[in-house]
Amino acid sequence: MSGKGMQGDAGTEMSLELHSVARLLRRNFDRRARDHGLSGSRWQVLWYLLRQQGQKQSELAERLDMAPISLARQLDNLQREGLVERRPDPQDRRCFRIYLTGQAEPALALLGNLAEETRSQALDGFSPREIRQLQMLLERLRKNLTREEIECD
Amino acid sequence: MSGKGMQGDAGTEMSLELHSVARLLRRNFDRRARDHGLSGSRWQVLWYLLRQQGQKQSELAERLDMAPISLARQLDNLQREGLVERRPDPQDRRCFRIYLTGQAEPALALLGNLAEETRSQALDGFSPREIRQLQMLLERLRKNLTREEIECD
DNA sequence: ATGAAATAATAAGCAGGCTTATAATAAGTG
DNA sequence: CACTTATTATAAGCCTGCTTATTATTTCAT
Repeated sequence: MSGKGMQGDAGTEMSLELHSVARLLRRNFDRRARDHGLSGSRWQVLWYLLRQQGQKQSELAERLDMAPISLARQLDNLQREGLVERRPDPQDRRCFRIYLTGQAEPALALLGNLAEETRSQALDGFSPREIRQLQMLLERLRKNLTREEIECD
Repeated sequence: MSGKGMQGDAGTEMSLELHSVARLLRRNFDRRARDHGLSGSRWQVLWYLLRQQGQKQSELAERLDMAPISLARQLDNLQREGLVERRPDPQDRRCFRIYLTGQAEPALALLGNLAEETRSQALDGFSPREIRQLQMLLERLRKNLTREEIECD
């Protein structure tokens, strides 16, 4: 085996590279954030909430490409620290609507700055056009993979 | 905050997207491999070993962008399953050299096929040129992040 | 209305990554 | 040679994600 072909190999390289870069990004950011007592996963949740509050947990989980249970545990922590709150939905007693609290603001500001540092490090030498290019390629990847998840195989 | 600027936001989007895609890729592959009793992290280790055997654990860990201890645990499992072996280095009694065993071959062949499936799904509609483009962008990201890790801040 | 199927959130338990700390060995220095 | 420092692998313990059940509620069909 392993002599499968050139295109396959290019794809494999790309997958591994992507994985590796994702881990490096996370690690870089985590290192910065740890000194302030906040981790990368919290950051991601807060960031998405900032853009749209009042979502159900299941909606938010889907946006984050995350299993609902994984999000639930994150929210437990964030809630315990007073950064978010679960408000019961008057229409549907099964679900909660998630909101940021006032306490979250300074944390968000701080995290925004830290993320900026990581980003500028990672994207050093990239033109805005290249960033957009990368983003578009990634979006297409994501669509392909998401489609697969829904329609099954 | 959050009104920081357009470039920063583009970078943030890109980071989140990258993270999300990496997770989707892993999940997709894991689902395929689980039925055969092998997981994605094992696959990655075996793949790198295939390209160069006889490395020290620390060398291999660095190639994988992985903490040495994390690799050690993976190797424990792989060794227990008879897919790799640790041979003591005659020059340096502290370290082991890692080799694939004959038993690993069918597993590698199988995993190669599964990975091919995930790849073709993910890269559906991508031209070879676009794949190369993506790979190059990712490589530059990785270099930026790795440089940072070594030279520190 | 009432029972069956779907949906929201959660619990339990596992996998894989990381940090920090330790033991053994090498390597460098007086 | 003796001592300090660096390196290799590992152990302990945490964080976060996932799969697979469970419980409460809603929705749908009868």
